[in-house]
Amino acid sequence: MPRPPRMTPRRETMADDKKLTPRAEDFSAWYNQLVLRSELADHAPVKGSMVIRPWGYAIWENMQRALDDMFKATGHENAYFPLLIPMSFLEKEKAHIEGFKPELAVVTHAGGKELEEPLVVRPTSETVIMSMYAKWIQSYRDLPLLINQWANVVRWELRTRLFLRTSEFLWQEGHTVHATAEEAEEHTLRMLGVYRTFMEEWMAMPPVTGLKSDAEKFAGAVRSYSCEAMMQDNRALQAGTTHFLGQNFSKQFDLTFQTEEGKEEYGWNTSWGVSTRLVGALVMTHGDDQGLVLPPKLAPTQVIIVPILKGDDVGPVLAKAEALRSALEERDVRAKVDARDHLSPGNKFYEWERKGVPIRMEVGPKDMEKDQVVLVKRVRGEEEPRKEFLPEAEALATIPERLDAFQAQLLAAALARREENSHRGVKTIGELAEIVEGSGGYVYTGWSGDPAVEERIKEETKATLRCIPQEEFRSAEAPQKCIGGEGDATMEVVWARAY
RNA sequence: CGGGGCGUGGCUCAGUUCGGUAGAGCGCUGCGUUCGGGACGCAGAGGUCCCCGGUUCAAAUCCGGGCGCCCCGACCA
Repeated sequence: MPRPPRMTPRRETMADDKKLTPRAEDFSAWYNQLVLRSELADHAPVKGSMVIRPWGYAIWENMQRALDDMFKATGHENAYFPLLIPMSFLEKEKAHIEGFKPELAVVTHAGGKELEEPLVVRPTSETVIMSMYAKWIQSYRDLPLLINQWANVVRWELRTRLFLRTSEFLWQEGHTVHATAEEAEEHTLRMLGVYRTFMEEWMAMPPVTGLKSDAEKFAGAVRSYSCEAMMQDNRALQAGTTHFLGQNFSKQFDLTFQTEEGKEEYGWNTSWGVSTRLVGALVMTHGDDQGLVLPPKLAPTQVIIVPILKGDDVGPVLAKAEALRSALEERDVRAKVDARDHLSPGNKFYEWERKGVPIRMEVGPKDMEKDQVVLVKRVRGEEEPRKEFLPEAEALATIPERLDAFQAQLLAAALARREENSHRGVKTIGELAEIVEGSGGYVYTGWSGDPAVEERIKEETKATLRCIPQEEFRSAEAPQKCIGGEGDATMEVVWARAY
């Protein structure tokens, strides 16, 4: 038996063991170090795959819970479809297989023998799900069919980054069938709205939503829509997509139903997904040079209580810390006491700041004498005091609203940043290139719809057409001319360099 | 797959030019003093120097071959 190849773990350069590389110096190094040092994730033995560590997974679980509730509230049920899909299934939809072929992992051997037909490790599940739906749906009375699944998928990537692009990732994929095109398209937009709401209200990350160009749409879709979030380096991150699939898959899998009028028709499909990439988006939206910054609604721990243990009798302080924790728990605040006795308070402060906990509460002997506690917010404005000394009762009573305020503060900051880095009314490719190569950000221009212009801009500036924004994001004054220089603009579009 | 760089305690790296007892900082373990922003002292653990072969009295260091990883480019939730 051959020895397995030795796999050297990858490492990141850290000049100072204690500090992260500042964002301004090297954003990408900052990101990598933060993810590792905050214990969100680690590199796994197989290139491009990752381990999501407890702290990162707890964030994902909070995301899952919120999203799952929203899916249920819009009428969906969860189910589970298998990991392995016959190769022939993917090949049925021509654009689909063309799009995914380069990144498929294929199982060719099993049970000690070569398989008659190779099995694909799902890169997405449209095909296998449609094949099953075809069995289950007979009549318009069976529609709409609204199912979601939480699963892992594999897409063999050449260049990988923790959370942002790994060969295997966790996601949810919703797959629905509707009786009419209108209803399916409406549903596609409804789910786009659900994603947007989740990103704004839970992640404090305000995306620009819109329609994908044909060049950028999902392989097999008629139309794709996306949420484009702006990261702190002013690059765009596609954070969620929803697809109107038309009857493309239904036709290949013979998914038909009898209409009210008694005619046979192909079902109209949608699919939509968000992945653990959202954790990376969260990092790059709110993180600072100290580490992660978590919106309270997604923070596994919202308040970390650090007891100041000095002298011989630490019992009363620990008891007080525990009492505070349980008082917070009664107010539905996720609080935790860091009672470790081998670390100094300073060490704990840095650690929890690195992990992004929104509020720290300190309590020591001096506070107990005065019946007070110390509160420290993870991010504060220049005007705000570093530490707040508050009567215990007041601190406890106001923490829920402080968490809400912190959540709102993050959203406002992210929104302000997005707007500051949105450039409207840009008229030439030269101007676009200058912005993209300089500060970056979103560039709004007119477009004729000519794919040659899109291709040219991608070649020359590395910026891609992120989306044709939904109405509320469009400029007050609609652009008249196409950025390509020839022809009138038929729409306004957003360009940016993207992840 | 092209172009660059790198493989040495858990982590970051020095040592390689010019061969001669494997090192530092951080982390880890034990004891003590500490603890309100990364504490200190003492004692300790931890290494087939990526692998295989060659040269040599002697190889982390020189030579040959392999493997792996990182960064930049071509595909992408």
